[in-house]
Amino acid sequence: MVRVRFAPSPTGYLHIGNARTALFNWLFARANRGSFILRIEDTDIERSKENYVGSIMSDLRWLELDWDEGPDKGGPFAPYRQSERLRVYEKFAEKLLKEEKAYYCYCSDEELKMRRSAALKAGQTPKYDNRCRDLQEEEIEEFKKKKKKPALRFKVPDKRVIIDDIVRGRVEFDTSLIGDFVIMKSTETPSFNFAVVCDDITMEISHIIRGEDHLSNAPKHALLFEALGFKAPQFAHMSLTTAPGGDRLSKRTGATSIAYYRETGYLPEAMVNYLTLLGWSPGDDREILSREEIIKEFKLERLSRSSEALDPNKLDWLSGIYIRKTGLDRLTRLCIPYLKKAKFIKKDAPEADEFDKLREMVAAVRDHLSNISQIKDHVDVFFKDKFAIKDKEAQDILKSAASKNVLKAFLERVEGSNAIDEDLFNNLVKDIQTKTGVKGRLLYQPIRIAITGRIHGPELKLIIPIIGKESCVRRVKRALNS
RNA sequence: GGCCCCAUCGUCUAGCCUGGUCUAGGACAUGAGCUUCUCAAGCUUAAGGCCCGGGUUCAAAUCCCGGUGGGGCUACCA
Repeated sequence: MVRVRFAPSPTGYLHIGNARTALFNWLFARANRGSFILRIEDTDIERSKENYVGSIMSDLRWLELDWDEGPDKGGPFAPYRQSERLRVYEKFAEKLLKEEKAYYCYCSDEELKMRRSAALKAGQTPKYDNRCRDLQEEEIEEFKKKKKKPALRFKVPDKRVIIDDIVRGRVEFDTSLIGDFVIMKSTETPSFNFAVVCDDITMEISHIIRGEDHLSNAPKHALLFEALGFKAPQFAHMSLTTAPGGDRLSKRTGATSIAYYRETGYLPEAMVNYLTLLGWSPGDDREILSREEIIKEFKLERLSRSSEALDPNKLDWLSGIYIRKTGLDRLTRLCIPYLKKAKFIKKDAPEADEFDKLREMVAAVRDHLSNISQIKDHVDVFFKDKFAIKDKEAQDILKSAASKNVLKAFLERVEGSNAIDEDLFNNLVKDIQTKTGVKGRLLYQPIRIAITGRIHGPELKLIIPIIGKESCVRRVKRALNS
């Protein structure tokens, strides 16, 4: 039975790297009919914040990475927050202590820090010197009198640890390089390395899929699994994702958080597709893959071993494809918040005919979008009747005699007709052509500029029917009089 | 510093395990062209890469060794 977990610490927003870890865990679970578990690693009380728990969960939901067990929905191994699992860690700690696989350490923070920097200065590997491992009774009594709160350290056995990693292959570590590490802090909370192992044991995790930054921790974990009498799960350490320049992903820079992409209006399915392509490929040339296809093809063995940089260009490309592919109704609904924010519309839920009109607008400009927030930059021509033509080239074009003739002919035809639709517009263009002898760009451009104020934009036959007869007349008159 | 991981176009990758079919394939971005208005989209096309040095072999992107570069870890952070 495959059981995997995503275990974020709520110390910040979900960023791209973590989202990718969650995604690959989820994919592996779904591909193997296993369970995907969400566990909150909040033992660092200082840095953990409740609102981050909420934002991480809502980002996961947005990406549609549903979990089978988690803090909000419970499950057979509840609770799923480390802060609520202290009893578990205490029990395992007691066990190790009783079996003399762990011991109390009375060294203070300052002492540890001093020894550390001294070792560093002397060019030696800084590691705990295990000095409390064989403390005499009297010494312990002495410390107790001083009321020093001890930390519990794990006795690291001297051996070679072999990690058989699904993506890295066989990796060997020599434990002589690892000092006895803390498993329970003097605050009586578990260290990260200990909590992870206790939880993975009790939650019966079968595969640990996480970032490569944990590869060096893996031997510690393997040692703990063994000491506690359990077989370690399968490890799969995935390569790390970097920011576009190759720099480390920071929780501080905005463009790396899932929330940023959500707010900017990337479609979740585009995001999932893009993230999947980061360090994974189906083995052929396919790049546009549905969730179902990805699940079908997903193999941990195909994860790339080298780290990968985020490429905003490629995301935009993919995102544009999904925007063009999605249903117009859905796309329009998704555009509404942005249109409202830009004050083009007033209501969150427009009436049917307003919605229909919006849908036409969206249809006219959707080819231009690589994310939904960009909608506001393309629809202003539909809403703004009055505008100043600032572009010098556009001004010059309007000034020419040919342009004026075109516009006059256009005005005449429009005023004499009913509402303009696409067919009418096409006929109208033909008429102007025969009447004025102007054709091609010389004909279209003045109309475009008069009506939109710009030299570029979507096809006129699409936008003019949306703008409507009345507004077109006003706009052209204004252009002729300027 | 020590330990560990990684190394194919600018970027994401296929190929590597099981050497030959690789004069290294695809995608994004870039340049050019096409598309009876422009832009966008779409289509066509060009340029661009096996980190370096040894070795093994008839043959190496692929196997081995060394170097270089990048990254991670080295906490009573997670």
